[in-house]
Amino acid sequence: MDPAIIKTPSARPAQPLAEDVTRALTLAIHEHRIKPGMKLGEDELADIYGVSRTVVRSALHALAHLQLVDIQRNRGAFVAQPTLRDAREVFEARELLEPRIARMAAAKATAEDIALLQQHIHDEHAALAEADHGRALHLSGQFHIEIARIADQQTIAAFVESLISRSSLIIALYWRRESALCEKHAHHELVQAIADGNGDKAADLM
Amino acid sequence: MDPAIIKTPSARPAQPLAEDVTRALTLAIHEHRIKPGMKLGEDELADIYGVSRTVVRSALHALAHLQLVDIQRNRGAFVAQPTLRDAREVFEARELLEPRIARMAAAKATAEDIALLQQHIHDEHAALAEADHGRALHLSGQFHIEIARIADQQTIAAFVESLISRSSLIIALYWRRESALCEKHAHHELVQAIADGNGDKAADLM
DNA sequence: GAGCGCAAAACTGTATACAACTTTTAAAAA
DNA sequence: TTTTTAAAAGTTGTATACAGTTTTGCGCTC
Repeated sequence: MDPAIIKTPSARPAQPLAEDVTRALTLAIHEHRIKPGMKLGEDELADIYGVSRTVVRSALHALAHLQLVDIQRNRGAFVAQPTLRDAREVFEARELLEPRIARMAAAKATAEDIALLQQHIHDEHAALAEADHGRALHLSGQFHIEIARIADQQTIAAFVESLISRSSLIIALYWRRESALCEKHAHHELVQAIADGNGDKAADLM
Repeated sequence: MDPAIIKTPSARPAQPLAEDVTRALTLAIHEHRIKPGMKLGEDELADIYGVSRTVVRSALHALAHLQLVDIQRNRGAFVAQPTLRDAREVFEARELLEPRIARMAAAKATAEDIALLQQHIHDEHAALAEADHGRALHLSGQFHIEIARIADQQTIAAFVESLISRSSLIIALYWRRESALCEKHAHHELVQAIADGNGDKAADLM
């Protein structure tokens, strides 16, 4: 595997902690730089990130808990391949949770929150303009996670984050058209509804 | 710490795998044998279970993902102490998810499923009769998890399982009365509604 | 007696070493 | 040529060793 594909440029020069490896791998999966089903060998990753297998194992187990990778005993870790049934379940769960979250976000959003969301949309457009679909997809997911954070419901927000992560894999596996993302204006309208404190509309748009 | 408190009698004599330690610790927490805030030292647990710190660390990280323990960098692992706010969020989320799950379970339950649920209730009563409140609480939780499994929605079921786990900690921390469990007849009525395929009533009872 | 400071003990985070299992490869038999 | 089998190469699971941080305990000062 080409190291550059999954090696996120690190801000800190030294001390790549275990959590950093987890983040780098998560990002690589979200942006579809490593694809579902791909083998994630421990030695290989250890070499790439310049750490020992210990921290790689820790990172892989963390991703397994998020169901981003599938660990098979004595066989290793593979990027997860959600089944069609998994896909249905994930989007069903999102339909259940996200409108509720959007309504709460509309009730609590501050001016800074709105600005942050608009920044997210802007970044997403920029990524799309550069044809960086992986990054655009990641940002689109982050947009939804940010809304959950604004809603200030950590428990449900954690669930939503997990669902968004898996959605990224599902899109990689099953989506055909390029425009797999939420339509741009949908995000815009949603931010507007949240800014207006219009919970009903926000929930509806979700 | 007294080893007997957290050492679940293992069926297999040898080979205590990493997952076994995770299960034993989870059970000990669910049954309130180890209390919120208690320090879980790696060396101590390694000695008790007769394994190396490696597998203990793996187990503790797994529990951290379920939010059953809180790992603080360079300080160690402690049984989680959910805040009052966490408690509210957990029960709010359960109110959102469990009725939905109950309705699905009512639509899909087979005769064996019903029998299994009734067995659970029976075991729970037996534990209560022996004044084994810890075990009764654990079984009560398992009852809810079993319903999620019957509903055949793995994704939401996993969320429910996580919420039930945390509920156990919340009850340990904030409950005063002894009868922290669902009323017995409530579980009975719920099983009856599921057996009848009465989704509305099942959702309502939840 | 209370509070501060420093050194030692204890514990966690990471790396390395070894054991067990899986896969590959190649040779032998059908 | 195909199938079977066995050995070896490679990978994961677990244990041990070492480094860095936190906590503890004791002596000193005020």
